Amino acid sequence: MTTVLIVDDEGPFVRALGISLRARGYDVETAETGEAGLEIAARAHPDAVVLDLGLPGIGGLEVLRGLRSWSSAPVIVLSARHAEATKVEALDAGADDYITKPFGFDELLARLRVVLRRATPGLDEPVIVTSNFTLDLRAKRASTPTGTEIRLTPTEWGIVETLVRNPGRLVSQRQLLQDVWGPAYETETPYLRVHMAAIRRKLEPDRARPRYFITEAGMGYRFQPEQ
Amino acid sequence: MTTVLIVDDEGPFVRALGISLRARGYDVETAETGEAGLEIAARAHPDAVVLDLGLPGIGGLEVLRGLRSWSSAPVIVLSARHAEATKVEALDAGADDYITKPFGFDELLARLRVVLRRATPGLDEPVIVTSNFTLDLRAKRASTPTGTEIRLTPTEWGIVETLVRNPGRLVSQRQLLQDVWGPAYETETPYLRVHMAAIRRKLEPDRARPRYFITEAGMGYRFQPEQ
DNA sequence: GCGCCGCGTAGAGATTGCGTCAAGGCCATT
DNA sequence: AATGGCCTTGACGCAATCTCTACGCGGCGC
Repeated sequence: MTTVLIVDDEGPFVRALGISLRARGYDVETAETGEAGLEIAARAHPDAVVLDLGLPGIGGLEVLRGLRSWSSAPVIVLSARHAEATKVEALDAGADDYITKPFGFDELLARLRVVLRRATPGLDEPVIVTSNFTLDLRAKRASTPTGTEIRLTPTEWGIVETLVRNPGRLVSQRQLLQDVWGPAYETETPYLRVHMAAIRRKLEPDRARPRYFITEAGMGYRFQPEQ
Repeated sequence: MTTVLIVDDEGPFVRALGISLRARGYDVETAETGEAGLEIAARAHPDAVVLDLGLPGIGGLEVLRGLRSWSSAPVIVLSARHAEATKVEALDAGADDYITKPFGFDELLARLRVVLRRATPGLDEPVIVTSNFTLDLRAKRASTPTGTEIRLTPTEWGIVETLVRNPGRLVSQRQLLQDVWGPAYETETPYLRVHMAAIRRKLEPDRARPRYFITEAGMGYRFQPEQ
């Protein structure tokens, strides 16, 4: 399920957009101030954010920067301001798109699809095959080579996905905790240890000698594709 | 070097944009028809494409679809048409952005930076290759030329990274200690000696005669790239 | 030639980090 | 109200890593 966070202080607009998104199968969270937006983002880790630049209190740009300090989720900025310098500033601050009001919902939805398909790499090739298991990221299905299903819990999927989306690369414990649990859990390394053990029990042929999910002591974990 | 392909039939515009891009360090290829665009894309493998929708001959959308059949390079579509349905069509056909004319160069350049940073993350993280080892800083991975993995501990990575990020330059012991251990450890030069020995054991062909990690007595260490 | 200084090496001990297990709590489902 | 799945949390043993010390070597100045 894809979660979209809308941060905007115009109630009617937010409600209308929310309905549109939900009708298309997205999960929607909303916030009417920048502070609330950052808070909800930290709790719900949305897959994309629609952010109004003209917010009361802390401005849209601050929200964008706050978000970018830990999240790489795509952000679409909405604004009534047409000035080129403003656009460039927002885009360089980490926004993925900048749409000026007024605009059509269909365009916004299309642009949302664009940033979502770019932000989740490996979605075009979402099946990972090793000689011990097969992962279908899109279907969220794991199975043995013979086809028997392996059940992974939501947390285990979260960890496996971020590791598998960075094949061969080291993923720091910090990033794993941020991706799966949210920025407030950066230091909860014990969680990671427990769940890594569970993942290995299910996916490694010999959990004492991991072959796919490698520990790098003091740094993080690495998914090692076959060959 | 980042290569941008411009497909547009308005000569003066193409020339002006080309100059702007080259001035910013991009490599630029241009094509005035869709057919030529596809041909050049296949030959040059651009990192991004700026594509005019209103082309003579085969249309911009065809070019986009042709491109997407084999390439995932980001495409920014330019068009005079404001109709929402046209935008949605292009975006769903694989475009990463859709800009309506007239527009400012600064905005186009900013949007180009956006799609490039999404499409090629970590473009700036270098890979260091010598005839004795390979270092991939982004993946935090060291290996022999034959592909065997070399394991470096967190401290060793810290030292190697600061040395390798200053190729050929002397890095003082003080700076190394500060970077890796923190400012309170400025005087703990014995640590450095011990860990440099470990690094050489793993990365130098003959640790008695260091070739890559050179000691400058009384001053510091230097990473000597090959050649 | 002699002594000093800085460096490389080795190894023991301390520390940190990791894997494992099991108990307890929360939530949804029945 | 009871069950089962899942996540959190703490305790423990083990492995990896770092710290710290001792020693030997070589260059340099005297």
